[in-house]
Amino acid sequence: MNVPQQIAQALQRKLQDGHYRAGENLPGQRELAEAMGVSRASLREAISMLEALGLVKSQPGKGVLVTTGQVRQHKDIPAGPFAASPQATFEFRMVLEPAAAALAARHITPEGKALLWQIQSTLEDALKNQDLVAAAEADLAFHLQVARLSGNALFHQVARSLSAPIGHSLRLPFADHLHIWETAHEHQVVTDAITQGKPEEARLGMLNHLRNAAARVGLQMDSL
Amino acid sequence: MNVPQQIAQALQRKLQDGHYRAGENLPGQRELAEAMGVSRASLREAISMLEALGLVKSQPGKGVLVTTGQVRQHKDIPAGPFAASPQATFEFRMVLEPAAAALAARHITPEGKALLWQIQSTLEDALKNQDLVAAAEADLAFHLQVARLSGNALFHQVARSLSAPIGHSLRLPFADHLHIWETAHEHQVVTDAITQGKPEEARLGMLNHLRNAAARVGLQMDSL
DNA sequence: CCGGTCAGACTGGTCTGACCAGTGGTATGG
DNA sequence: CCATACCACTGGTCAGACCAGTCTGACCGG
Repeated sequence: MNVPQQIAQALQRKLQDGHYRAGENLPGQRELAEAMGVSRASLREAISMLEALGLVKSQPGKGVLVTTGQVRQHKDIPAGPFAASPQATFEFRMVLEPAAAALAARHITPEGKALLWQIQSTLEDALKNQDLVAAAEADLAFHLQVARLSGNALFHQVARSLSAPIGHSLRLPFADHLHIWETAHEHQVVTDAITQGKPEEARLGMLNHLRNAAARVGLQMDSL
Repeated sequence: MNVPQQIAQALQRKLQDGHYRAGENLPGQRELAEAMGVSRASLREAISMLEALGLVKSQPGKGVLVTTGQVRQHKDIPAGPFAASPQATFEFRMVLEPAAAALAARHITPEGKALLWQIQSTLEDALKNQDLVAAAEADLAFHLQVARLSGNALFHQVARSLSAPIGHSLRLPFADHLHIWETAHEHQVVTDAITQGKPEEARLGMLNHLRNAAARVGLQMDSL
């Protein structure tokens, strides 16, 4: 293999390892070339390739900027004053979670079923004991688990980063003693659909659950 | 713009014009460099970029072969996203972005229309000039702008955090000069739907675009 | 003490000229 | 007629030079 290609691969590996991180600069070309035991011309060819692929960006007089290399670690979405509105949160969840539920139903495993059932029983126990904090936790765990069972890391990742605002919007509905069992029933519908491998039912069940959950905190969500 | 990038563009134009055809060799590097008025080092950087994009293949002792442009698997320089597979990325985008487009169509403003049109014209200019890097940037900008115009900060935030893998999946399809205009046409459809306030058309247009974009990088996405 | 200025040490960008290692055509000798 | 040696190509790589921006820090005047 050509020297520039080898260098390009080596650099990609370092980008992947996090050895060089997005936003940082690579070492100077002269220094880097010497460190890797190649001429600057070859190093430059390697950098040109990486630039054509959009991994780095060369800036005259400044350096070679690492533009990417991995999914940016997005900070958790804040639940404080700058939080997204409950409206926006539900709007977003009503897009994401029904799809995740449908995906989960497509390739559910025995292990996945067990996890869902376990969460469901935890939720029901909490409700029986009037333990609203534990119930809210189980509710959140359910949504995270569905995202995880989608089999797509991105759903899980985004759901995790949303857990703060989700948790916030979860606590309120449980305050209403009249409806605390509705959540469990709706979860049950989704869990059944997923464990029985019925994507469309899972999608609709989750959509319905989110719509109702929004209603329980006083939000009327338009159909999307 | 850098000399190697200019040269790379000029060569791409000649490739598209049929000035150099698949299966043929480019003129010798020394001859070509002199003909284009640059040093061989710069010419070589340009060729490295084209090779990273899969347009040509350098063969020591023989010459620089013009490839068909249809070859998808670049094993030499794996350009694959690092964290999420292309499959997962498109799966996720096909959930998120059609919804964002529909939302954007619901409350589009004159400013929003202007932004979308501007991005569209930037993309078309880039394609006319064979500036694939600029085209990929405009493509990314389009998707980010649609997420922003959804009016829901969460869509925008998540789209931004995905820009790295999205950017990856954008760059390669542009290497295929047979299909570069398809992207612009599909964007046009979505832009029209959004600016005319037609949510359902916007959703379908975006879904169609993503499905085609996936196909252009060799992925067949099941309907979700 | 503060603020502007200028020199110098960086950065990447480009070019030149050289040499190496394969490839392929061609002329030469058997 | 064929095999071989040669040579003119090809791309691959390197070292070194110079240019043009950018940033930093020392310096000087207010």
